[in-house]
Amino acid sequence: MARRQARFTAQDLADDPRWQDHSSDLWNKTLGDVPRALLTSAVRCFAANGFHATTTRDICEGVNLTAGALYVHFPSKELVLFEIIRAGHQRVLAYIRDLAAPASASSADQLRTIISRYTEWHARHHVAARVCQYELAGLTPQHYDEVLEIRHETNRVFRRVVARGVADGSFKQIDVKRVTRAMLSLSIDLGRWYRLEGSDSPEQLGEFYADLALAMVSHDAPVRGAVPALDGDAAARVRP
Amino acid sequence: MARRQARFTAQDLADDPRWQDHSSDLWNKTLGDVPRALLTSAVRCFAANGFHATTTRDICEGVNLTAGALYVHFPSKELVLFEIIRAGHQRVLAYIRDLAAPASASSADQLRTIISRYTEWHARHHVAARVCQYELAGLTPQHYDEVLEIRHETNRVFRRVVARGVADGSFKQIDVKRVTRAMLSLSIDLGRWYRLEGSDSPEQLGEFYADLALAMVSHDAPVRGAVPALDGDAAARVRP
DNA sequence: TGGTGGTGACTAAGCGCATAGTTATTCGCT
DNA sequence: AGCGAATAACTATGCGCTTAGTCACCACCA
Repeated sequence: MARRQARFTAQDLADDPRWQDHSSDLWNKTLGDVPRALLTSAVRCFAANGFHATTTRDICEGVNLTAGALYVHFPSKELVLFEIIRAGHQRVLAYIRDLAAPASASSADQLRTIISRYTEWHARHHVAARVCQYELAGLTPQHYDEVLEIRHETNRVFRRVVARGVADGSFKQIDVKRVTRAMLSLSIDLGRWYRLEGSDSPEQLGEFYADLALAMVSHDAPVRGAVPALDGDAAARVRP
Repeated sequence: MARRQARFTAQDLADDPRWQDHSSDLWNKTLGDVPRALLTSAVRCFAANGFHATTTRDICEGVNLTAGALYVHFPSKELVLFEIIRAGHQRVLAYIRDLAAPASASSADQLRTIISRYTEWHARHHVAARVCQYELAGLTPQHYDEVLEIRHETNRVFRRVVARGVADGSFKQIDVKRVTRAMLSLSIDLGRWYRLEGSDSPEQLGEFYADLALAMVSHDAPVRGAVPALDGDAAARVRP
């Protein structure tokens, strides 16, 4: 009837290489061992079955606790989700912000670095990344807004790097907004299909996507009338 | 308690431009008007709130029917989901298969055509596409496998087009598997963010992504040791 | 040393509500 | 009249969260 047919139990997931990643080092260090273990179990359940198909029992089962134990450490299931998504978003932002800092590097090197590292991060933490990208609908409106703010800031960082290269002539006269969106799209989509056990290591994929990013900013947009170099909209958003 | 806090009701969604698309012309023509209207309502609910956060009442409310009416036309909620996902996958496959057929066209033109149309399709049907890509976990294992088969066939079509260009010298000696995956990644990810009301029309986006695809197969992979032209794995999968 | 009280983590049991699906009945069309 | 479509009322079950109580551990003091 109302059974949520979660196809994978926490026990299954713990051993499944498909859902292995490095998300356990994302959690706030001030948290105790048990809450962090709960987050690690939860992120796997949410990634595999979705937020709504995951029960509080599933999460606790993953760390050999019973249902009520979750509420010793978290006030609600939604807050477990929020903690995961907030942590994920803040970590990536801090990570790439540090990388984008050295203005001394060439625009191409800067783009290569930021794209490869952003990609690596999403590959290495693909289970958490999946939850961060595809389970936003489980958040309350307030929490959702909070996360959205971080996402916008992340976008701004990338757009600034691309716009710099266009401005100083390192890149072609591409559409900054569109091209940046495509680059991010590639990395974000990793959460949908990437597995650590596969044939691509996070580093290899990072290099590969950085190459693609460079190709995107180096090719001449075929003259087909369309694709203005920097339309008003995009220009308005660069360096806000 | 067990409230699934579906944030948007069917009534909200019907008017929201955010969830407007052309998915209503996907359904099997042999179905009656009511079942097709139910699918259209369901696809919006699933896309906005997720399969598990959507109640059968939500779906029916969207076409001004009461709860039980759904079971006059479909045996279960899961089958509604399956019908949507199956229809979506079959339509795209049939669509691009027709396009990839004319072997007379140049490899570049063939790639341009197939990528731009695939992208357009995902933009035009982004609500259904979102369900097709992100709600697979709601399917029973049997239905899931059935869908997976169609997905594999779709991938094969694209890989064949890219491999042909590499073989006849139109494209650089790129890694067919990886590059193809990246191209599909871009289009698939549309379901996550695209809106018909936005500033990019499906056609514009199709052209733009086709340009990017061409850039991907035209750039020289920087000699950094890595990225073999056609590794054993990829070679084995092209033309199976 | 051993008794006492306090504390935080955990469990077992279950409450109340919501949900997918069922059924007996009615509606409306030809 | 007769038949398919729709409804209202219902069942069975699962869910998030609560509650009462247990247990291990520690501080304090005689």
